[in-house]
Amino acid sequence: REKGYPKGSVILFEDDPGDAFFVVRAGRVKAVLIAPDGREVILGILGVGEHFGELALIDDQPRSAHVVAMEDAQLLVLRREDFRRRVEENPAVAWALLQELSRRLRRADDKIGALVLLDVPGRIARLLLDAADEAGSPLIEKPLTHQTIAHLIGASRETVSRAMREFVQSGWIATERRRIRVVDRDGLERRTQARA
Amino acid sequence: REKGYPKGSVILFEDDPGDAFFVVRAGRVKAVLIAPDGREVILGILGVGEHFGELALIDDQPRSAHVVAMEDAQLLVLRREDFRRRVEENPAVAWALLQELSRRLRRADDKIGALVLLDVPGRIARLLLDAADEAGSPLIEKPLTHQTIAHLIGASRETVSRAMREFVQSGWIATERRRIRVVDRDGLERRTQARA
DNA sequence: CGCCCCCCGTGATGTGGGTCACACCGCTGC
DNA sequence: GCAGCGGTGTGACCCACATCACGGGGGGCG
Repeated sequence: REKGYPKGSVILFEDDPGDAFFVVRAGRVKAVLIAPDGREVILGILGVGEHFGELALIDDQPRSAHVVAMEDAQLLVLRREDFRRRVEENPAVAWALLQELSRRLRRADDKIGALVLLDVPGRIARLLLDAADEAGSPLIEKPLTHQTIAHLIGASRETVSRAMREFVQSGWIATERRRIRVVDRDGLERRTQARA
Repeated sequence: REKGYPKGSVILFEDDPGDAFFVVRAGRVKAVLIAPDGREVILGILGVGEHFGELALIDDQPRSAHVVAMEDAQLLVLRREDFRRRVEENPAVAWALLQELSRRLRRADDKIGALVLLDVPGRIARLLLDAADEAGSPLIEKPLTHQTIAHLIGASRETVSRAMREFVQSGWIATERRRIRVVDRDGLERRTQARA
């Protein structure tokens, strides 16, 4: 019930029936939607301790997205019955699940708002602020390539590249070999308020 | 614990602390995000029997969106403690809640995918197909104005207007006084597959 | 050491769709 | 009846971004 997945491998496919639940033990994993022409959106990135695959077990619908290993990953796999038993036997587990789904729903709705109401630089600014908050420090450690950011916010790699240069020149962020440091929170925050 | 809200009134505000849970008894209600400049996105429309306001009660965070009455509405209001007791005493309620949140999460992720991967006509086509499915018939009864559709898919009223004209001319839909009829499902479905 | 991948920067060009500005229609209510 | 309002059609204009097409650099590995 513990399994390894090499970087780039697909852990599960959208539309497949699902009867397993996963917990990330090592590595990072992304949930993505892919268009017929190959363009992709990243719905979320999950790191150690986070889990996925509950939806299909809760509502018996097919999987809602692909999940792909972004790095070599180690996953704990629970079969449907084990999952269900766990939840039904233990109210605390159910409540924790409710909290987790709530969190994701908020994030998803936020993302929808950002996609519609903000321009690309605004969405990037918001993403950086969120990442800094999550890290608990202005220094963002996770490998966040321009390409990944682009997929997260629904933009092209090139546009992200140009926008980030602007941010650096404005003194809002600094990039230090593979990391991003948020220097001027206020600058970024202002950028998330107005269109243009 | 039952309250009436006239059309257009705001039932709850984003960022407010929340300690109530609502069930729609009559009318329709929309959850919206509003930008400082007034532009809005509709996250969802809730009709009779549907409920909202659980998020703030589950994770003790502020409300995630505004909720506004689209028509005169009658709502059943449950206080935090009642809600919590109900959930904790009855595992079936918790499970139902999990299912509901799952459904919403899928919808939200879908919407994100549509916003990024589809052009405006594609998003409209998908919306119409969903509405027809939900209605269980090709005839969509709910009042769906162009403006509402625009807010639902993140587009402008004018663009929606033009796209719908195309659909009618292509023979995919027919509009009969305040209703929309899906005539050619396949046509619409093809439109949701490819960009442009 | 040299090769190959990834990642990143940047110009040129095209276009989907937002915005502005009107005109028209069918209600509802005085 | 007409006023007013909410919904709709449509043209003109413009701009944020996608796309295409490069060149350049670093770092892992044979």
